[in-house]
Order: sequence, then structure tokens, then C-alpha cells
Amino acid sequence: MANRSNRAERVPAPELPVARVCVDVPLPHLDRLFDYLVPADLHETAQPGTRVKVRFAGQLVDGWLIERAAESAVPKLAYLDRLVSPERVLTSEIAGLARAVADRYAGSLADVLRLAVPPRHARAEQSPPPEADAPPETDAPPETDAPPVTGTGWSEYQAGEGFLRALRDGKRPRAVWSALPGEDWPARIAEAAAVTAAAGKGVVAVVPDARDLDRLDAALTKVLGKDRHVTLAAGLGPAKRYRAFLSASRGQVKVVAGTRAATFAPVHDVGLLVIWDDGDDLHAEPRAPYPHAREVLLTRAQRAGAAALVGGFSRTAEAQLLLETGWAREVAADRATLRRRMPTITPTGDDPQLARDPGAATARLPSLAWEAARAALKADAPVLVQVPRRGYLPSVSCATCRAPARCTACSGPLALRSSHAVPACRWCGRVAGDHVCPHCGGRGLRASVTGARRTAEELGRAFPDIPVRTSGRDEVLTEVPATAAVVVATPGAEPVAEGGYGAVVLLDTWALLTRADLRAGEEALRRWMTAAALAKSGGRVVVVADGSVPVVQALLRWDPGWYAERELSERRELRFPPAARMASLTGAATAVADLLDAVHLPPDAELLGPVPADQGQERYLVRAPRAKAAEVAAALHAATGVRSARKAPDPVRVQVDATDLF
DNA sequence: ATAATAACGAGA
DNA sequence: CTCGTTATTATC
Repeated sequence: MANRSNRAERVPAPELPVARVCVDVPLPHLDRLFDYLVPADLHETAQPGTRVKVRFAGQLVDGWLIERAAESAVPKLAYLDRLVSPERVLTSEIAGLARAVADRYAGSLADVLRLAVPPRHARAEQSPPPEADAPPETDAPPETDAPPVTGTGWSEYQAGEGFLRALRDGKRPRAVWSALPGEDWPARIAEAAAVTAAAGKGVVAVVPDARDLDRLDAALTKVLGKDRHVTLAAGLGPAKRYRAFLSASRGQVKVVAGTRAATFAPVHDVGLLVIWDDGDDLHAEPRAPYPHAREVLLTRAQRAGAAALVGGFSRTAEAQLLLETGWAREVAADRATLRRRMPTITPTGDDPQLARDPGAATARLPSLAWEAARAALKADAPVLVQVPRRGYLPSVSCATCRAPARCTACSGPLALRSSHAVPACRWCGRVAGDHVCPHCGGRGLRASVTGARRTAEELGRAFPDIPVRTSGRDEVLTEVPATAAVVVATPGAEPVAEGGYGAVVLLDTWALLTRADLRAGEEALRRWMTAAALAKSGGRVVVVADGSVPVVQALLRWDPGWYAERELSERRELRFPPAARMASLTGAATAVADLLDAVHLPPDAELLGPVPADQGQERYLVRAPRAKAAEVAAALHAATGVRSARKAPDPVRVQVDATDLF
């Protein structure tokens, strides 16, 4: 009752009585701010960045108070129902970033905010973490020795020290970093973070998974001590995660390391944004609107005027584009340094007969690989064997030169839907009757077959006294000791070996190379380099593949830049991402047709499709030049809004930069 | 979900 | 032409 009478007596706040609120509803046509009155008793606490509850269309919904305003164009405003908490979880920087990310991905602000801010945990808000007693950020930074800018691991790289110097001087260098084989990359990131923090600026560093995060956390602890950074990942659990988030939003720590969602960490006065291994598909958010951590990070760096570091052993076409447009500079070692640090990498000719015939029970390991493994084990060093996971789509390549077969109409990849079907384009659906290879003129096609992992077991049997350990989907090893052992791992699950592996063997390479995926080559190289980088200096790497294939060449020469350059120029020619922007529209055939009916695409946007998708659905692709990317995203978002306002029953999934395009 | 509003149709 | 009822649509 008291509550109710209070309500009747509510008066607007004396200043800036209007709260502009993002309501947490998923409908795209409601993706704008709504005005509410701030009652006088919430004047002090209902600040921008807080969570609120508002009555919206008759029901109570959560919302984000984005800004306070003096007046509103709407004549009759409702009051905020209540303030969930005075905690300001959104900084204005992150609110703006979230809006920009939503726009880029044809999504809604509310969807992005749900990704950017972890769920509230009231206990975590009330019981401040121990470091809450630490001096507020207005105080001078603690008296520590300035972190070194010269004589670090960065000295091995051309422009490496320059990068650190620029960070120290509070500038905003932007770099694409090609890490040397064997590089202790967490240490390098920690050094860059320390220099930035010493200059009084914030740092956010994102890595693909929890294992990498543990390594980075350890490196940061070594350089910064225990209390000057936090880790932020969904795997921490709700309380710890929210607590870590709060210590960033409250300005208690300036350095945050985390997995993809940490890209949005509300670190104050951010000066450096780092992403490690941006080609790893874990950086792609699986929830709408499916933003990629690298794109979020680059957007943030651009908007906040922060430095950016995009690092990895290998290099994505997207990173190459940053270099070629002049947005970022290359940080890489010269050839002499590289030669000194590289393991010996040798190809063995691939024997397709071996992989193709499942009846070949005695799959022999190529003798080179066998010898390299034996030598390493004899020296009591572990051996890493990388085998790809099964289950890739059967794609089609030229029987003669093995170049991926492409559609003559739209350059999309050809693939088989069932084993005896005629190959068809995965983009436009056109059936490829008589294919002629543009590279060698060959007319034959072959379906690639995923190789058996039996080879790895064979390897184990070949060394009966040596323990064989596996690391993969079910059980992932983090580290193995520096003793003789055969470690069989799938890509991404390779444990680090203390002191490095004596030998690394890369098996069944064709399974990776002939995947029905735009990024097959780039991804294969990334996985090989990531594994090969774990070899000890002077160690051996054997890749079971034909050394004349460009991707294999890039590995042998350890030249990710050369391959990325090639890859990007090819994608330019074929108008593939990132040279062009692509969006996929997936849903029931009638729903997709309905959306296409409502959308106003710019004239130079192309529509490809339809092709059948999972569960009887249909898919179109929209392709547009990069200059028109924003326009296309806006048009798609508007069209989904028209549909949701009409209460159209079947949803259409709109995915800008879908990673599984093909 | 629900409240305001437009649209509609029957009876005066 | 008005009143009461039902679709429509916007949602502060």
C-alpha cells in the first residue's frame, strides 16, 4: 500500500528528468531507446549505465539506462518502475561500442548488451572483493619499476621495440604480429600490457579458450603481480565472472584478460586491445548477432583511439587486410632470426591411396615421420602427432591438381550432398555438370575422404615401450613433461611440452585442405603452425603432404605473411570476405522470401541462392562491396524489424560474416 | 502482454 | 448517427 501511494506522489527528478532506456526485448523493431521519467528519489542513483526495470507494453521488463536527458519528444512518459542496482555496469564507451557492433552485424543493441555484460550477481555487488580497499584510480600508480621496453622478447621482431615504445609514450600503435615458432606469446602480451598499464592506460587481451587464458593469466601475474589484473571468462561461473567484470567497471583493475566476451570489458581509459590467434573460430560468438571478437576489438580500438595488437603464429586474410589498407603495421622477425628459431620442417609426399582405401589396415607411417619420431623418443623427448577431427563435408576438388572445384557462375565451392550425387554449388545451388579445372584444365573430379586416425594408433604400436597419450574433444591436456611420449592431439588441443617437442608430425593433411570451407587453406596453415610452434628449437616437424602445394610451402618457409597475401588477393578476385562483405539469410523458404520482399538492398548488392540448409530450411547469401557493408546491414536489420512488427511467425536468421558460409 | 485506437456493424 | 464490440498496432 505504501508503495502504491508513493507511486501516486512521484515527482520528476529536478534535473535531467528523462531516462533514455534500451529495453531488453528481442524484437528488432523495438531496437531504439524509450524515454521514461526518473522519479526524484532516484535522481542521484539512476545514472547512465545502470540496470532498470520499466513497464513496457503492459509488462515489467529489464532495461539499460543509456543516458539522462532534459526533455523528451514523447508527450506522456511513464516513470521508471525501479532501479535494479545503482551499479553502473555500462560505461558510455561500451554502450557506444555495443551500438556500433549491433549496427555492423544487423542486430539489436539489447542482444549485444546481453553478450557484453555478464548476468548480475547481487552477492558479488555487495561483498566487494579484497582489492576493493586498493587506492582509487585517481591516485598515482603504485611505485614499481617501469617495465622494460628494450631487451624484451619483442627485440627479436622488426618494429617490436618500436611498438612497445609507442605504447610507453601513450601513442596508439596498431600491429599485426607474426609470432616466431616456439614463441612464449603470453609473455610477450604481458610485456605489452605492463608497458601500457605503466603509462596509466587500460588493457584488454582476448584469447580463444580457457587453456590459453590460464597461460596468459600466469604470464600477467609474473609481470604485474597478483592484484593488478583479472581474468574474465564464462567458464569461471556467474559469481566469479561478475566479480571480475565489476573490478574492471569500477576501475579497480586496468588489465583484463579473457575469452571472446571480454572484448567488451569496461576497462577504463583503454589504451591497448590484444587478440591472440584471431583465426580460431572460438572467437566467433555463437549467439545473435554473432559478432567476432576481432571485429569487436578493432571497432573498439578505432572508436576509443586505443592501440591494437592482432597476433598469432599464422595470419588471417582479415589481418592481412589491416596491413594492406595501412590500418596496422607489421611486427615480424627478419629471415635470419626466423631461420635461427625455426624447427626443421620437412614434407613427405602424401600418398592418397593410403587415405582413400579404408581397407588398407596396415596404413604405414611415411618413413620420414617414423624416423623423426624415433630420433626424438631416443633423445627422451616427447613427440606430438596432430590428427584432424572427422566429419568434414565431402567437398570436391580437381582429380589432377587437387585445386578446389568452384562454381562457374558465382565461384562458390562445389560439394556433394550425398555420396553418389552430382556436385552442386553450395552457394547458388547450380549443378556442376561438366567441370573444367581453371588451373590445369583437368576434367576429372574427386571427393576428398577424411583420413583414418588409425595411423596414429599405428604409431603408438610402432613404439611399444613408449606411453601414448591423447588430447582431444573429450579430454584436453594442458601440458606434458619433457620425457619420451607420443602425444596424439586434434587441432586446438595440443598440449604444450615442457622444453618443447622433439618432433611434431602432421597427419592426414588432405582432410583439412579439402574441407568445404572458404578458409580451408588458411585454417590448415593456422593449425599446422600452431602445432609446429610447439617444437623445441632444433626439433623436427614432418608434414605428411605434398611440398609443392602453396599452403605446405608457407609452412615449410614459415611465411604466414606470404600465404595471407596470396589468400587475400585470391579472395579479392573471387569477391570473397574479407574483400567483400557477405551475410547469410537462413529460414523457412516462405519466411526468407518474405524477408527478401521487405528488404531494400543497395543496387550493387548481389543475391546468391537459394541453397538448401539444415532442417528443410533455405539459405540465401547477400554479397556487397565493403563500402556498402553498413548500408546492407542497416537494410537487413530494418527488414527483420518490418517482419517482427508484423508478427511474422517464422524467424529468419541473419548472419553477417557467417563463418560457416560454405 | 495490454492499452489505446481504428474499424466495423447493428439498431435507433 | 451513435453505441458497443472487435481487429489493429504501437509499445515511452
